[in-house]
Amino acid sequence: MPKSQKNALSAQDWAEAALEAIGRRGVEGVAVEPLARELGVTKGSFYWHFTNRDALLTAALARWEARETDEVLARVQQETDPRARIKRLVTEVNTSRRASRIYTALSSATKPSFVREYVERVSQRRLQFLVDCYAALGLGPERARQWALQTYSVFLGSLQIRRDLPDEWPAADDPAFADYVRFLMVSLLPPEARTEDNEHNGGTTADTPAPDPQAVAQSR
Amino acid sequence: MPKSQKNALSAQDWAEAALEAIGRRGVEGVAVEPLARELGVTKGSFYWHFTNRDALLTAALARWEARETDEVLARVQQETDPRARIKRLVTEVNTSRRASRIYTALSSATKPSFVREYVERVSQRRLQFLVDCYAALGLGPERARQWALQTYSVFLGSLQIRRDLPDEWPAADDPAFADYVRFLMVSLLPPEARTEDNEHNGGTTADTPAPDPQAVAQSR
DNA sequence: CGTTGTCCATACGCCGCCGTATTGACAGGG
DNA sequence: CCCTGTCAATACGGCGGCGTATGGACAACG
Repeated sequence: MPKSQKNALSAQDWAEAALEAIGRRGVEGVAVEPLARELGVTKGSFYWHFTNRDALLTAALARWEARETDEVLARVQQETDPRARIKRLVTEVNTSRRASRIYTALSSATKPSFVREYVERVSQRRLQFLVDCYAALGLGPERARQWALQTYSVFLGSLQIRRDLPDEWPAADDPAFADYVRFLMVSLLPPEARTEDNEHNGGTTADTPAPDPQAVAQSR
Repeated sequence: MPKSQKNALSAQDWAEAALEAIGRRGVEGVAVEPLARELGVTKGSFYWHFTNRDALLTAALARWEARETDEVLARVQQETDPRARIKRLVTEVNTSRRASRIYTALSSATKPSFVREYVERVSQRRLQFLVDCYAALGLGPERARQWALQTYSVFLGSLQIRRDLPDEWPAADDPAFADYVRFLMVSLLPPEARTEDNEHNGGTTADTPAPDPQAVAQSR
Protein backbone atom coordinates (compact mmCIF):
# COMPACT_ATOMS: atom_id res chain seq x y z
CA MET A 1 0.00 0.00 0.00
CA PRO A 2 1.95 2.99 -1.25
CA LYS A 3 1.49 6.25 0.57
CA SER A 4 2.60 9.77 -0.35
CA GLN A 5 3.28 9.79 -4.03
CA LYS A 6 4.30 13.44 -4.26
CA ASN A 7 2.20 16.37 -3.07
CA ALA A 8 -0.90 14.32 -2.43
CA LEU A 9 -3.78 16.05 -0.67
CA SER A 10 -5.40 14.38 2.28
CA ALA A 11 -8.97 14.51 3.49
CA GLN A 12 -7.70 16.61 6.39
CA ASP A 13 -6.40 19.18 3.94
CA TRP A 14 -9.83 19.45 2.37
CA ALA A 15 -11.54 19.71 5.74
CA GLU A 16 -9.16 22.47 6.81
CA ALA A 17 -9.77 24.36 3.58
CA ALA A 18 -13.49 23.97 4.16
CA LEU A 19 -13.16 25.51 7.63
CA GLU A 20 -11.22 28.37 6.14
CA ALA A 21 -13.98 28.88 3.57
CA ILE A 22 -16.63 28.82 6.28
CA GLY A 23 -14.82 31.60 8.08
CA ARG A 24 -14.45 33.70 4.98
CA ARG A 25 -17.58 33.05 2.95
CA GLY A 26 -19.94 31.22 5.27
CA VAL A 27 -21.22 27.67 5.06
CA GLU A 28 -22.85 28.33 1.69
CA GLY A 29 -19.45 29.40 0.48
CA VAL A 30 -18.12 25.87 0.85
CA ALA A 31 -18.33 24.86 -2.80
CA VAL A 32 -16.37 21.99 -4.20
CA GLU A 33 -15.10 23.52 -7.39
CA PRO A 34 -13.93 26.87 -5.97
CA LEU A 35 -12.24 25.02 -3.13
CA ALA A 36 -10.50 22.78 -5.62
CA ARG A 37 -9.27 25.83 -7.51
CA GLU A 38 -7.87 27.32 -4.32
CA LEU A 39 -6.07 24.07 -3.59
CA GLY A 40 -4.68 23.91 -7.10
CA VAL A 41 -6.53 20.76 -8.10
CA THR A 42 -9.86 19.84 -9.65
CA LYS A 43 -13.02 18.13 -8.47
CA GLY A 44 -11.55 14.78 -9.39
CA SER A 45 -9.42 14.94 -6.30
CA PHE A 46 -12.28 15.87 -4.03
CA TYR A 47 -14.64 13.09 -5.02
CA TRP A 48 -11.94 10.57 -4.36
CA HIS A 49 -11.62 11.66 -0.71
CA PHE A 50 -15.31 12.38 -0.04
CA THR A 51 -18.56 11.01 -1.30
CA ASN A 52 -20.24 14.43 -1.53
CA ARG A 53 -20.29 17.96 -0.17
CA ASP A 54 -22.11 17.01 3.03
CA ALA A 55 -19.34 14.58 3.90
CA LEU A 56 -16.84 17.41 3.61
CA LEU A 57 -18.92 19.58 5.89
CA THR A 58 -19.21 16.89 8.53
CA ALA A 59 -15.46 16.36 8.45
CA ALA A 60 -14.89 20.09 8.85
CA LEU A 61 -17.42 20.29 11.66
CA ALA A 62 -15.86 17.38 13.49
CA ARG A 63 -12.50 19.11 13.29
CA TRP A 64 -14.03 22.34 14.52
CA GLU A 65 -15.82 20.68 17.41
CA ALA A 66 -12.63 19.01 18.55
CA ARG A 67 -10.70 22.25 18.46
CA GLU A 68 -13.35 24.36 20.12
CA THR A 69 -14.01 21.98 22.99
CA ASP A 70 -11.19 19.65 23.93
CA GLU A 71 -8.28 21.80 22.88
CA VAL A 72 -9.54 25.16 24.08
CA LEU A 73 -10.94 23.83 27.31
CA ALA A 74 -7.78 21.83 27.92
CA ARG A 75 -5.78 25.01 27.53
CA VAL A 76 -8.02 26.93 29.87
CA GLN A 77 -7.98 24.10 32.36
CA GLN A 78 -4.28 24.68 32.85
CA GLU A 79 -5.48 27.44 35.09
CA THR A 80 -6.50 25.80 38.33
CA ASP A 81 -8.14 28.78 39.98
CA PRO A 82 -11.73 29.30 38.83
CA ARG A 83 -11.28 33.07 38.65
CA ALA A 84 -8.25 32.70 36.45
CA ARG A 85 -10.16 30.27 34.25
CA ILE A 86 -12.98 32.70 33.77
CA LYS A 87 -10.64 35.53 32.97
CA ARG A 88 -8.77 33.28 30.60
CA LEU A 89 -11.95 32.45 28.74
CA VAL A 90 -12.83 36.10 28.37
CA THR A 91 -9.43 37.03 27.03
CA GLU A 92 -9.44 34.02 24.72
CA VAL A 93 -12.04 35.90 22.74
CA ASN A 94 -9.25 37.92 21.26
CA THR A 95 -7.01 35.05 20.35
CA SER A 96 -8.25 34.42 16.86
CA ARG A 97 -10.35 36.53 14.57
CA ARG A 98 -10.65 33.49 12.34
CA ALA A 99 -12.17 31.32 15.06
CA SER A 100 -14.80 33.89 15.87
CA ARG A 101 -15.76 34.27 12.23
CA ILE A 102 -16.15 30.52 11.91
CA TYR A 103 -18.31 30.40 14.99
CA THR A 104 -20.72 33.12 13.91
CA ALA A 105 -20.91 31.65 10.45
CA LEU A 106 -21.83 28.25 11.84
CA SER A 107 -24.23 29.70 14.36
CA SER A 108 -26.24 31.46 11.68
CA ALA A 109 -26.13 28.58 9.22
CA THR A 110 -29.36 26.79 8.53
CA LYS A 111 -29.06 24.87 5.33
CA PRO A 112 -27.28 21.66 6.19
CA SER A 113 -29.44 20.96 9.18
CA PHE A 114 -26.83 18.90 11.00
CA VAL A 115 -24.69 22.00 11.51
CA ARG A 116 -26.94 23.00 14.37
CA GLU A 117 -26.10 19.83 16.27
CA TYR A 118 -22.43 20.66 16.31
CA VAL A 119 -23.01 24.27 17.34
CA GLU A 120 -25.31 23.13 20.08
CA ARG A 121 -22.83 20.63 21.48
CA VAL A 122 -19.96 23.10 21.47
CA SER A 123 -22.05 25.80 23.13
CA GLN A 124 -23.35 23.33 25.66
CA ARG A 125 -19.87 22.25 26.68
CA ARG A 126 -18.61 25.80 26.92
CA LEU A 127 -21.48 26.88 29.08
CA GLN A 128 -21.18 23.81 31.28
CA PHE A 129 -17.53 24.59 31.78
CA LEU A 130 -18.46 28.04 33.05
CA VAL A 131 -21.14 26.62 35.31
CA ASP A 132 -18.53 24.35 36.84
CA CYS A 133 -16.19 27.28 37.35
CA TYR A 134 -18.78 29.23 39.28
CA ALA A 135 -19.84 26.15 41.21
CA ALA A 136 -16.21 25.74 42.21
CA LEU A 137 -16.41 29.22 43.68
CA GLY A 138 -19.00 27.92 46.09
CA LEU A 139 -22.17 29.06 44.35
CA GLY A 140 -25.36 27.00 44.34
CA PRO A 141 -26.58 25.46 41.09
CA GLU A 142 -29.07 28.23 40.31
CA ARG A 143 -26.70 31.07 41.00
CA ALA A 144 -23.85 29.35 39.18
CA ARG A 145 -26.07 28.99 36.15
CA GLN A 146 -27.00 32.66 36.21
CA TRP A 147 -23.40 33.77 36.49
CA ALA A 148 -22.35 31.37 33.77
CA LEU A 149 -25.07 32.57 31.42
CA GLN A 150 -24.03 36.15 32.00
CA THR A 151 -20.36 35.45 31.41
CA TYR A 152 -21.05 33.38 28.33
CA SER A 153 -23.23 36.18 27.01
CA VAL A 154 -20.38 38.62 27.44
CA PHE A 155 -18.09 36.15 25.72
CA LEU A 156 -20.35 35.72 22.71
CA GLY A 157 -21.33 39.36 22.60
CA SER A 158 -17.70 40.36 22.51
CA LEU A 159 -17.19 38.19 19.47
CA GLN A 160 -20.11 39.89 17.79
CA ILE A 161 -18.95 43.40 18.64
CA ARG A 162 -15.47 42.68 17.35
CA ARG A 163 -17.11 41.71 14.10
CA ASP A 164 -19.76 44.40 13.78
CA LEU A 165 -17.88 47.33 15.30
CA PRO A 166 -14.20 46.55 14.94
CA ASP A 167 -13.28 50.17 15.58
CA GLU A 168 -15.00 50.20 18.95
CA TRP A 169 -13.08 47.23 20.25
CA PRO A 170 -9.64 47.75 21.76
CA ALA A 171 -6.82 45.81 20.16
CA ALA A 172 -5.16 43.15 22.24
CA ASP A 173 -1.98 45.19 22.47
CA ASP A 174 -3.85 48.35 23.41
CA PRO A 175 -3.59 49.11 27.14
CA ALA A 176 -7.30 49.90 27.01
CA PHE A 177 -7.87 46.22 26.37
CA ALA A 178 -6.33 45.15 29.65
CA ASP A 179 -8.30 47.91 31.34
CA TYR A 180 -11.51 46.62 29.88
CA VAL A 181 -10.81 43.03 30.85
CA ARG A 182 -10.16 44.10 34.43
CA PHE A 183 -13.37 46.08 34.34
CA LEU A 184 -15.28 43.06 33.08
CA MET A 185 -13.91 40.75 35.72
CA VAL A 186 -15.40 42.94 38.42
CA SER A 187 -18.86 42.34 37.02
CA LEU A 188 -18.25 38.74 36.10
CA LEU A 189 -17.15 37.50 39.48
CA PRO A 190 -19.47 37.16 42.46
CA PRO A 191 -18.57 39.64 45.21
CA GLU A 192 -17.52 36.91 47.63
CA ALA A 193 -14.84 35.77 45.20
CA ARG A 194 -13.62 39.21 44.21
CA THR A 195 -10.43 39.05 46.26
CA GLU A 196 -7.97 40.05 43.55
CA ASP A 197 -8.50 41.92 40.32
CA ASN A 198 -5.65 40.09 38.69
CA GLU A 199 -5.06 36.43 37.92
CA HIS A 200 -3.83 35.71 41.42
CA ASN A 201 -5.52 33.23 43.65
CA GLY A 202 -7.96 33.83 46.42
CA GLY A 203 -8.09 30.67 48.46
CA THR A 204 -11.24 28.87 47.36
CA THR A 205 -9.67 25.92 45.61
CA ALA A 206 -6.00 25.95 44.72
CA ASP A 207 -3.17 28.05 43.40
CA THR A 208 -2.53 29.22 39.85
CA PRO A 209 0.90 27.95 38.85
CA ALA A 210 0.28 27.92 35.11
CA PRO A 211 2.84 30.12 33.34
CA ASP A 212 0.27 31.32 30.79
CA PRO A 213 1.66 29.47 27.77
CA GLN A 214 -0.62 30.77 25.06
CA ALA A 215 -0.65 34.53 25.32
CA VAL A 216 -3.50 36.83 24.51
CA ALA A 217 -2.23 38.56 21.41
CA GLN A 218 -2.23 37.37 17.80
CA SER A 219 -5.47 39.27 17.25
CA ARG A 220 -6.26 41.60 14.32
CA MET B 1 -51.94 56.94 -13.55
CA PRO B 2 -54.03 54.06 -12.24
CA LYS B 3 -53.07 52.50 -8.96
CA SER B 4 -54.21 49.27 -7.31
CA GLN B 5 -55.67 47.12 -10.00
CA LYS B 6 -56.56 44.20 -7.74
CA ASN B 7 -54.12 42.39 -5.47
CA ALA B 8 -51.07 44.13 -6.79
CA LEU B 9 -47.83 43.55 -4.92
CA SER B 10 -45.76 46.55 -3.91
CA ALA B 11 -42.03 46.90 -3.59
CA GLN B 12 -42.56 47.00 0.18
CA ASP B 13 -44.18 43.57 0.03
CA TRP B 14 -41.13 42.17 -1.70
CA ALA B 15 -38.78 43.84 0.77
CA GLU B 16 -40.72 42.42 3.68
CA ALA B 17 -40.66 38.95 2.16
CA ALA B 18 -36.92 39.33 1.66
CA LEU B 19 -36.48 40.16 5.34
CA GLU B 20 -38.49 37.11 6.26
CA ALA B 21 -36.28 35.00 4.01
CA ILE B 22 -33.15 36.46 5.58
CA GLY B 23 -34.40 35.40 8.98
CA ARG B 24 -35.25 31.91 7.87
CA ARG B 25 -32.63 31.01 5.28
CA GLY B 26 -29.99 33.71 5.56
CA VAL B 27 -28.97 36.33 3.06
CA GLU B 28 -27.99 33.69 0.51
CA GLY B 29 -31.50 32.36 0.83
CA VAL B 30 -32.94 35.51 -0.69
CA ALA B 31 -33.52 34.17 -4.18
CA VAL B 32 -35.88 35.80 -6.61
CA GLU B 33 -37.65 32.78 -7.96
CA PRO B 34 -38.32 31.00 -4.65
CA LEU B 35 -39.54 34.28 -3.20
CA ALA B 36 -41.88 34.74 -6.12
CA ARG B 37 -43.26 31.27 -5.58
CA GLU B 38 -43.91 32.05 -1.92
CA LEU B 39 -45.72 35.22 -2.92
CA GLY B 40 -47.78 33.37 -5.51
CA VAL B 41 -46.34 35.21 -8.50
CA THR B 42 -43.43 34.82 -10.90
CA LYS B 43 -40.20 36.63 -11.61
CA GLY B 44 -42.00 38.90 -14.03
CA SER B 45 -43.49 40.72 -11.08
CA PHE B 46 -40.17 41.11 -9.32
CA TYR B 47 -38.24 42.59 -12.20
CA TRP B 48 -40.90 45.20 -12.64
CA HIS B 49 -40.43 46.51 -9.09
CA PHE B 50 -36.64 46.04 -8.84
CA THR B 51 -33.79 46.16 -11.28
CA ASN B 52 -32.00 43.18 -9.74
CA ARG B 53 -31.46 41.14 -6.60
CA ASP B 54 -29.11 43.66 -5.01
CA ALA B 55 -31.81 46.33 -5.23
CA LEU B 56 -34.14 44.06 -3.31
CA LEU B 57 -31.53 43.50 -0.64
CA THR B 58 -30.89 47.20 -0.22
CA ALA B 59 -34.60 47.84 0.14
CA ALA B 60 -34.87 45.12 2.77
CA LEU B 61 -31.84 46.44 4.60
CA ALA B 62 -33.19 49.98 4.62
CA ARG B 63 -36.40 48.68 6.12
CA TRP B 64 -34.47 46.72 8.70
CA GLU B 65 -32.26 49.63 9.65
CA ALA B 66 -35.26 51.88 10.17
CA ARG B 67 -36.97 49.35 12.38
CA GLU B 68 -33.92 48.45 14.42
CA THR B 69 -32.87 52.00 15.15
CA ASP B 70 -35.60 54.63 15.07
CA GLU B 71 -38.51 52.47 16.06
CA VAL B 72 -36.84 50.39 18.74
CA LEU B 73 -34.94 53.27 20.24
CA ALA B 74 -38.03 55.44 20.16
CA ARG B 75 -39.86 52.76 22.11
CA VAL B 76 -37.10 52.46 24.64
CA GLN B 77 -36.86 56.20 24.94
CA GLN B 78 -40.34 56.26 26.38
CA GLU B 79 -38.55 55.29 29.52
CA THR B 80 -37.00 58.42 30.88
CA ASP B 81 -34.91 56.90 33.63
CA PRO B 82 -31.59 55.56 32.34
CA ARG B 83 -31.82 52.46 34.52
CA ALA B 84 -35.24 51.67 33.14
CA ARG B 85 -33.95 52.21 29.62
CA ILE B 86 -31.12 49.79 30.11
CA LYS B 87 -33.38 47.18 31.61
CA ARG B 88 -35.82 47.71 28.79
CA LEU B 89 -33.12 47.10 26.23
CA VAL B 90 -32.10 43.87 27.91
CA THR B 91 -35.63 42.55 28.06
CA GLU B 92 -36.27 43.62 24.47
CA VAL B 93 -33.96 40.78 23.52
CA ASN B 94 -36.84 38.44 24.12
CA THR B 95 -39.42 40.36 22.15
CA SER B 96 -38.93 38.75 18.80
CA ARG B 97 -37.19 35.56 17.85
CA ARG B 98 -37.51 36.68 14.25
CA ALA B 99 -35.63 39.93 14.81
CA SER B 100 -32.74 38.15 16.45
CA ARG B 101 -32.49 35.64 13.63
CA ILE B 102 -32.40 38.44 11.09
CA TYR B 103 -29.71 40.21 13.01
CA THR B 104 -27.38 37.23 13.31
CA ALA B 105 -27.97 36.36 9.68
CA LEU B 106 -27.00 39.85 8.58
CA SER B 107 -24.07 40.00 10.95
CA SER B 108 -22.53 36.87 9.52
CA ALA B 109 -23.30 37.75 5.90
CA THR B 110 -20.37 38.56 3.68
CA LYS B 111 -21.41 38.23 0.08
CA PRO B 112 -23.19 41.44 -0.79
CA SER B 113 -20.52 43.61 0.74
CA PHE B 114 -22.84 46.53 1.46
CA VAL B 115 -24.65 44.48 4.10
CA ARG B 116 -21.82 45.21 6.50
CA GLU B 117 -22.47 48.94 6.27
CA TYR B 118 -26.03 48.54 7.49
CA VAL B 119 -25.03 46.22 10.32
CA GLU B 120 -22.31 48.61 11.36
CA ARG B 121 -24.62 51.62 11.45
CA VAL B 122 -27.28 49.83 13.46
CA SER B 123 -24.74 48.48 15.94
CA GLN B 124 -23.14 51.88 16.21
CA ARG B 125 -26.41 53.58 17.05
CA ARG B 126 -27.39 50.94 19.58
CA LEU B 127 -24.07 51.18 21.35
CA GLN B 128 -24.15 54.95 21.33
CA PHE B 129 -27.58 54.85 22.91
CA LEU B 130 -26.19 52.76 25.75
CA VAL B 131 -23.22 55.06 26.16
CA ASP B 132 -25.64 57.96 26.54
CA CYS B 133 -27.63 56.04 29.11
CA TYR B 134 -24.59 55.46 31.28
CA ALA B 135 -23.38 59.01 30.78
CA ALA B 136 -26.79 60.16 32.03
CA LEU B 137 -26.07 58.22 35.19
CA GLY B 138 -23.15 60.50 35.82
CA LEU B 139 -20.30 58.34 34.51
CA GLY B 140 -17.35 59.81 32.66
CA PRO B 141 -16.86 59.05 28.96
CA GLU B 142 -14.39 56.22 29.47
CA ARG B 143 -16.38 54.48 32.16
CA ALA B 144 -19.63 54.96 30.27
CA ARG B 145 -18.06 53.32 27.25
CA GLN B 146 -16.91 50.34 29.27
CA TRP B 147 -20.31 49.86 30.85
CA ALA B 148 -22.02 50.25 27.51
CA LEU B 149 -19.75 47.72 25.84
CA GLN B 150 -20.41 45.26 28.61
CA THR B 151 -24.17 45.70 28.43
CA TYR B 152 -24.23 45.50 24.67
CA SER B 153 -22.15 42.34 24.86
CA VAL B 154 -24.70 40.81 27.19
CA PHE B 155 -27.45 41.93 24.84
CA LEU B 156 -25.84 40.37 21.78
CA GLY B 157 -24.67 37.30 23.64
CA SER B 158 -28.18 36.66 24.86
CA LEU B 159 -29.41 36.67 21.29
CA GLN B 160 -26.77 34.13 20.42
CA ILE B 161 -27.51 31.86 23.37
CA ARG B 162 -31.21 31.89 22.60
CA ARG B 163 -30.30 30.67 19.15
CA ASP B 164 -27.60 28.15 19.98
CA LEU B 165 -28.95 26.80 23.27
CA PRO B 166 -32.68 27.45 23.24
CA ASP B 167 -33.23 24.99 26.05
CA GLU B 168 -30.88 26.82 28.38
CA TRP B 169 -32.70 30.11 28.02
CA PRO B 170 -35.75 30.81 30.20
CA ALA B 171 -38.93 31.62 28.34
CA ALA B 172 -40.32 35.10 28.73
CA ASP B 173 -43.28 33.79 30.74
CA ASP B 174 -41.06 31.68 32.97
CA PRO B 175 -40.54 33.27 36.39
CA ALA B 176 -36.88 32.31 36.03
CA PHE B 177 -36.67 34.86 33.24
CA ALA B 178 -37.63 37.76 35.50
CA ASP B 179 -35.19 36.39 38.05
CA TYR B 180 -32.39 36.36 35.54
CA VAL B 181 -33.13 39.88 34.33
CA ARG B 182 -33.01 41.15 37.89
CA PHE B 183 -29.75 39.31 38.37
CA LEU B 184 -28.32 40.88 35.23
CA MET B 185 -29.31 44.38 36.21
CA VAL B 186 -27.19 44.11 39.32
CA SER B 187 -24.10 43.54 37.20
CA LEU B 188 -25.11 45.94 34.48
CA LEU B 189 -25.62 49.02 36.62
CA PRO B 190 -22.78 50.87 38.30
CA PRO B 191 -22.97 50.56 42.11
CA GLU B 192 -23.72 54.25 42.58
CA ALA B 193 -26.90 53.91 40.51
CA ARG B 194 -28.06 50.63 42.01
CA THR B 195 -30.83 52.21 44.09
CA GLU B 196 -33.67 49.93 43.03
CA ASP B 197 -33.60 46.47 41.60
CA ASN B 198 -36.88 46.99 39.82
CA GLU B 199 -37.96 49.40 37.12
CA HIS B 200 -38.58 52.16 39.59
CA ASN B 201 -36.75 55.41 39.41
CA GLY B 202 -33.85 56.58 41.46
CA GLY B 203 -33.63 60.31 41.09
CA THR B 204 -30.91 61.00 38.58
CA THR B 205 -33.03 62.37 35.79
CA ALA B 206 -36.79 62.02 35.90
CA ASP B 207 -39.62 59.62 36.58
CA THR B 208 -40.76 56.61 34.57
CA PRO B 209 -44.34 57.28 33.61
CA ALA B 210 -44.43 55.06 30.54
CA PRO B 211 -47.16 52.40 30.89
CA ASP B 212 -44.99 49.79 29.19
CA PRO B 213 -46.98 49.56 25.96
CA GLN B 214 -45.08 46.77 24.24
CA ALA B 215 -44.78 43.99 26.76
CA VAL B 216 -41.99 41.49 27.03
CA ALA B 217 -43.73 38.36 25.85
CA GLN B 218 -44.48 37.19 22.31
CA SER B 219 -41.30 35.13 22.42
CA ARG B 220 -41.03 31.41 21.54
C1' DC C 1 -63.77 52.48 -27.75
C1' DG C 2 -59.15 53.06 -28.27
C1' DT C 3 -55.08 54.52 -25.70
C1' DT C 4 -52.00 54.59 -21.99
C1' DG C 5 -49.80 52.93 -18.12
C1' DT C 6 -49.48 49.36 -14.49
C1' DC C 7 -48.52 44.81 -13.17
C1' DC C 8 -47.51 40.11 -14.19
C1' DA C 9 -46.71 35.47 -17.04
C1' DT C 10 -43.91 32.90 -20.21
C1' DA C 11 -40.02 31.65 -22.52
C1' DC C 12 -35.26 31.92 -23.28
C1' DG C 13 -29.95 31.99 -22.71
C1' DC C 14 -26.48 32.05 -19.38
C1' DC C 15 -23.59 30.64 -15.51
C1' DG C 16 -22.10 28.25 -11.34
C1' DC C 17 -22.25 24.33 -8.89
C1' DC C 18 -23.15 19.15 -7.98
C1' DG C 19 -22.22 14.48 -8.85
C1' DT C 20 -20.71 10.61 -12.19
C1' DA C 21 -17.98 8.31 -15.49
C1' DT C 22 -13.98 7.60 -17.60
C1' DT C 23 -9.28 7.84 -18.29
C1' DG C 24 -4.58 8.58 -16.88
C1' DA C 25 -0.15 9.29 -14.20
C1' DC C 26 2.72 7.36 -10.98
C1' DA C 27 4.66 4.54 -7.09
C1' DG C 28 5.68 0.15 -5.03
C1' DG C 29 5.55 -5.02 -4.71
C1' DG C 30 5.46 -9.25 -6.77
C1' DC D 1 7.96 -5.86 -15.99
C1' DC D 2 3.53 -5.78 -15.12
C1' DC D 3 0.02 -5.23 -11.89
C1' DT D 4 -2.41 -3.11 -8.36
C1' DG D 5 -3.72 0.66 -5.71
C1' DT D 6 -3.59 5.71 -5.04
C1' DC D 7 -4.59 10.23 -6.44
C1' DA D 8 -6.07 13.43 -9.91
C1' DA D 9 -7.64 15.55 -14.71
C1' DT D 10 -11.29 15.77 -18.11
C1' DA D 11 -15.70 15.51 -19.88
C1' DC D 12 -20.54 15.18 -19.36
C1' DG D 13 -25.55 15.79 -17.77
C1' DG D 14 -28.47 18.08 -14.75
C1' DC D 15 -30.38 21.66 -11.77
C1' DG D 16 -31.34 26.03 -9.81
C1' DG D 17 -30.93 30.73 -9.90
C1' DC D 18 -30.19 35.40 -12.57
C1' DG D 19 -31.49 38.66 -15.89
C1' DT D 20 -33.86 39.85 -20.49
C1' DA D 21 -37.34 40.01 -23.83
C1' DT D 22 -41.68 39.89 -25.06
C1' DG D 23 -46.45 39.64 -24.76
C1' DG D 24 -50.49 39.87 -22.55
C1' DA D 25 -54.43 41.34 -18.87
C1' DC D 26 -56.72 44.91 -16.91
C1' DA D 27 -57.92 49.41 -14.93
C1' DA D 28 -58.38 54.41 -15.75
C1' DC D 29 -59.11 58.03 -18.74
C1' DG D 30 -60.11 60.55 -22.73
